[in-house]
Amino acid sequence: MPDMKTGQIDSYDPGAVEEKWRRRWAERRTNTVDVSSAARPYYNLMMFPYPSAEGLHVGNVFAFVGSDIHGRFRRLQGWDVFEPIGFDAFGIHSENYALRVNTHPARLIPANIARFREQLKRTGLMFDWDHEVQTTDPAYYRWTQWIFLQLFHAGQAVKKGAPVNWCPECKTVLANEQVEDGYCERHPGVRVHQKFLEQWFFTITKHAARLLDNLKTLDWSDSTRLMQSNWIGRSEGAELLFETPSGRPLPVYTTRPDTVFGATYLVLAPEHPMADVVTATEKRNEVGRYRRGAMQKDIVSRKVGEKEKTGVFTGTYARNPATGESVPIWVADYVLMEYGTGAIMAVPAHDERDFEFAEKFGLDIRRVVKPRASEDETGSLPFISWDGVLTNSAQFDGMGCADGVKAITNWLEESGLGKKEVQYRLHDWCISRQRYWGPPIPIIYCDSCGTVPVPEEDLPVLLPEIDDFKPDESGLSPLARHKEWYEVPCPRCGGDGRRETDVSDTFLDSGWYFLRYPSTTCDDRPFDAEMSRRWLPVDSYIGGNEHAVLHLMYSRFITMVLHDLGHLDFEEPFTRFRAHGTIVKDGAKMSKSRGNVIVPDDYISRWGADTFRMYLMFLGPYLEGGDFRDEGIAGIRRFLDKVWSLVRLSTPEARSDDKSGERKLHQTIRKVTDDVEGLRYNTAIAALMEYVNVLRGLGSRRAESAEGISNSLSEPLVIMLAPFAPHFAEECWERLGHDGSVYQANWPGFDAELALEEEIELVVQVNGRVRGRVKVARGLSQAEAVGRALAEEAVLRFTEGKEIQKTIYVEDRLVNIVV
RNA sequence: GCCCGAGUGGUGGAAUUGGUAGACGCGCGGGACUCAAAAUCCCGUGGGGGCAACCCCGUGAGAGUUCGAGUCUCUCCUCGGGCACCA
Repeated sequence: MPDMKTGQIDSYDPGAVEEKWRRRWAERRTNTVDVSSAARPYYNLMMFPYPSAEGLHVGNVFAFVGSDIHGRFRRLQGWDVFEPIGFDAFGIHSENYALRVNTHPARLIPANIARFREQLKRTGLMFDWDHEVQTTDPAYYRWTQWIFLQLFHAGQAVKKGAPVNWCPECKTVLANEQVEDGYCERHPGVRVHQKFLEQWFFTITKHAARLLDNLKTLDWSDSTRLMQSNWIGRSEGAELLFETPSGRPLPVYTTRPDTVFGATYLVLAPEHPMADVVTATEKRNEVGRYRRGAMQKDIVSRKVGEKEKTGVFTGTYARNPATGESVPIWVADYVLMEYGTGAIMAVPAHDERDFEFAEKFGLDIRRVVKPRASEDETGSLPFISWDGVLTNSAQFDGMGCADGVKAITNWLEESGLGKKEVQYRLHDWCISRQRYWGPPIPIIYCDSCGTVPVPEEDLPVLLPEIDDFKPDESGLSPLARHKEWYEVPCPRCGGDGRRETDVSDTFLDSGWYFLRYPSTTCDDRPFDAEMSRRWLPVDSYIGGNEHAVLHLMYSRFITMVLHDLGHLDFEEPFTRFRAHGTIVKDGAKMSKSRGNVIVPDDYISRWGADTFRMYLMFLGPYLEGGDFRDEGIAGIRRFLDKVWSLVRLSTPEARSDDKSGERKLHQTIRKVTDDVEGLRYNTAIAALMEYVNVLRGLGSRRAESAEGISNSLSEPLVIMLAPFAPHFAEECWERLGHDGSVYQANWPGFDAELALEEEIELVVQVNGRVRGRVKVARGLSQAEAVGRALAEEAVLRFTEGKEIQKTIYVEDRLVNIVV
């Protein structure tokens, strides 16, 4: 249709529309919320990105857009939505890249961030750039260091010597989480070694029970909660005491105290401090050699590779607390020092690992559980089951396993040889990194005062700009090569002091950024009490499940500690969390090494951000993701073109005596509202398409009679489209005669009455097979419905001459006649 | 090995949670418009049979429960994710 004034064909031009609205949003500050006065605050958080040199790929865009749609939806529902963004630019990723291209990270990061910012803005995300956070900014990491100090003062940041994972390629300590099957996650094929170093740990294990229990109260994706729960790894059992010749009893942890009568030997981890003590003199050399060997092994050979059991007899015996018998004490590396007490009672008849070990070394195997059904005690060993009956267990014979656990634990407890015990797999969080690109840990060592925290008023401890930031074999941070930096007076006595030269883990940076966003203008405290009360905890948090364990666990932990210390009045940071799906390409995750990374820029240039946003959302369920193909993108563009022409056809005066448009409108509002609420964006878009198809049917009829589409039908459409295609919706809104932003409008409400169909199609089945359909009024009685059904010729063919056994009626849906 | 999740047309995916399988889109076939093409619009599109009205088959495989199963139960296969010598 030619434009009245210019005579031009006025078709939808995404480039022009998007540029116009980006400019308007900036001028009118449309995306900014007044954080100190918002009446209905809603904190819509998206995991902030690490600004890689490659820029955003379509998987990132998919994730961001889904979160943005949620924020825009809430805003249209009348919330004051705060949607901040920032950059997580400290850490090993950035540093490794800097090393590779041989440029200082401080010079690389700004360019990367600039590129990300540009990409994010072009995508039409509703971010409030006034509250941007960068973890590498001293004004930010000052408070990261402050958090370390709070934990230190509370006794929750402790330094201890510990076996740590050492990657010979990264030349630094890795968190357990950065180790995959014994290999470095960043260097596939490089085996991680154990190294003993003094490291700073946060005592997250003290909070294991609470971190687990609170999970029940959180509205989180089930998959994420399950992974957290598995990671914490609670198990119930008992700690039992075995007396040793050294005079000291040896505690072991077991989940099967019911099998203690079958414990025929004992095993200590090679690192176990009692190993030396219990070893017989003549075995000293042999045991010492074995222990040293085991401790030096890399993780692959010890934990993953050769499952062949090895071990050595200490030459001494312990006393089984149940039988009173002497059982040999062994040292073997299949027992891990980190879990339980680092020592186990071995029950070879009922544990696979113990069985294998006993077979190899000729140790006693004694059955103490038999299958419930059979009387005889045959059947292959090891027999691993909770559904058995105790045997060879003195007065406990005949008891079921679960009862046995309680009875035997109580019995041993009476003689002081056992007690109920709960264990967690969670390990303390090692935050030390022997690296350069992170916030220095704010500690000074002094010969006379010991470990002295940097006074809060001296924060931040600035990371010095050094050129030789490459890590070396020393096991020390590059900062340890810079005397001029680490030599400082002791804050306590003024004598010679030496700074801690390790920096902290990136997960500490990202463990509290959401607390900072509302308070970015405060420079004298990490977060303002009033702002935190108004905005936190986070109402909606969306991110990838790759952070299901680490980032989310650490953020919860830090929040919990800050709460306990009185800095926050809530202990869980994220009320609702949803893990978005992943966009894959040809069935594989996008990654540079696979060479299947798709970047959004060309798509956005060619089709516009709105079309691309909608296309990504239409590709598959947001919470599940999908395979990226670009075949269907034109379909979305066609859809927007149709909306564009409907808007042109719209007029305030149009007659609306045809109920079908209104009915479809209210059905659509209901469906779209539900779907957007549940983050089912693909089906929400499909519903909008259906609605548009109906309106077009009306439109073509009315165009002939020179009538238009009523604004009352097209305005709700534009509003519902606004979260998905924001620039486009703004433009349409303006063309519908509105001055302000579409975001000043309200999300349409639906009227159940108006959505009801007058006539419904009743499905008629005979013996469960569809044989016909009848149009009927709503709310028929069963008798009426059956009557109508039996009047159908198609139905009669199958019922004639047969006796009707019964009929089933689902109101307004179907009738089933059973013959 | 253990714990989750998923297998539906040529294709991406729908299906009110036990009630019309294949919504919506892509692709494909046919038609309209055009000198022609593109764009756009209309019709069709799970497989098989029949001139047709219709009929049979069909949601990874096999069994079961039910008037009725993509949906619930059991066994198995394949793929994806998490954990893994955790006692």
